[in-house]
Amino acid sequence: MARTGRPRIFDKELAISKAMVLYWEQGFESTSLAQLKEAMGISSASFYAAFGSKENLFKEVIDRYNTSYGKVTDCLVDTSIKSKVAIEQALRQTAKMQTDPSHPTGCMLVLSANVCSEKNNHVRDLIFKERSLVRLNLEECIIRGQENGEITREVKADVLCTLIEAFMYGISTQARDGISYKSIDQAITQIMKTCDI
Amino acid sequence: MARTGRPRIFDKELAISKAMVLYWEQGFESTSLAQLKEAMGISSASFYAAFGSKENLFKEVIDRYNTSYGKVTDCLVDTSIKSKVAIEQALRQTAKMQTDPSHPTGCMLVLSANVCSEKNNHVRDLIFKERSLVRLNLEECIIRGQENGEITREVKADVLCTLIEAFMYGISTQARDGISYKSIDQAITQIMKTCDI
DNA sequence: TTACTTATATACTAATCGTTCCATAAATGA
DNA sequence: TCATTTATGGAACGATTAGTATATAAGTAA
Repeated sequence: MARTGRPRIFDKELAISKAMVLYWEQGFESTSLAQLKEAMGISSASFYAAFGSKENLFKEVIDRYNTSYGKVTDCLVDTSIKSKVAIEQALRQTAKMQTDPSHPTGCMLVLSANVCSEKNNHVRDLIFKERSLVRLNLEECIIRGQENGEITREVKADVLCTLIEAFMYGISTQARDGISYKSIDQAITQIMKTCDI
Repeated sequence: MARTGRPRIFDKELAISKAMVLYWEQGFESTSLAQLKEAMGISSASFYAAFGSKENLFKEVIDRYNTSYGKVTDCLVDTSIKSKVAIEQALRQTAKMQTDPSHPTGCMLVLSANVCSEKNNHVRDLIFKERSLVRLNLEECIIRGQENGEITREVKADVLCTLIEAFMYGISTQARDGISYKSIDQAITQIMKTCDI
């Protein structure tokens, strides 16, 4: 049955998108309620009625990121494509997305809450958990590749995972520094060779 | 001649060290004056008399970092050692330093002001300039190596630089995530092979 | 119509932010 | 001794922080 009460006047999904851009650009702590409210075009009352708190909105933003821009690494869990192809695709899509000037550069999961004050350590941990998932997916993808003989067994999966993961995370800072997609893409070509050594 | 006036009661160098730990751990914006003052053991008046502002203290902290922990990449400009050795040393020393639990993990130049609110973009730019210097040193080191025949000429110096730099920056996030020095160190062994391909 | 539910606008809160002011303390120079 | 200089402790500054209170608007259900 239809819900009762006065209908919401603003578009909640659009508001989350606007909030995501701010959190992505400035980070969780450095983004103020005043900025969020202005970008979303709503008042304090509407904000808290719809989202509960600044932190809770951030959680909704993380979900939104994971199901939109963050999907660039989803190929890592796709067992229908070859592992090495999946890794290369994840890296190239990551580089492409993170250098796209139509939104904040870099990865929101790497940049938005890597450092914060003590009182928000639990928010930092939220992001940490998201990264752990990506790492897990990457490592399992590498293990599949080693079992199939696509990826060298000379190096332990854990080490290869650390290698690829560090490179992937580093792209965020490079994207912020203005390093071009082309340069990163060429670096990916080179780093993929380490899977064979 | 000796300076006049009441002598400073606290150790300025020690105070900068205490401030560095806070900025390193939490970032520039997330570190409050109250925290800084307490860690340094001084009052507002002493703080502003000695350092001028929160931002100016941050500049002094950057200098301190560059001449202490940040020296792990200084070998890149040492033309008396082979380029490839210098790069490997820079990476291993970086990994060792950034995972050392006796101080905040990761690199202060990567973590402390990568994202911030608009009003502090000039502070972010300070850190950006510091990173640019490291990148420049790395690229010139690679070029030397290619000229000497130590490093493959199959790949452009710019691309190899982007590859190594991304990996190096990514260590900061990994160190924050608790990835072990051992794992990163083994990854370095692997990534160094890309200099030969 | 009346009751109920939810969203809105506006005003407001206590706490914290970086910074400044002021009186006083402690040194040197004349 | 007395002026000058610099540092100190502590109170206070206006601005901003995240979040609430209150009254009203706008919908559905009976």
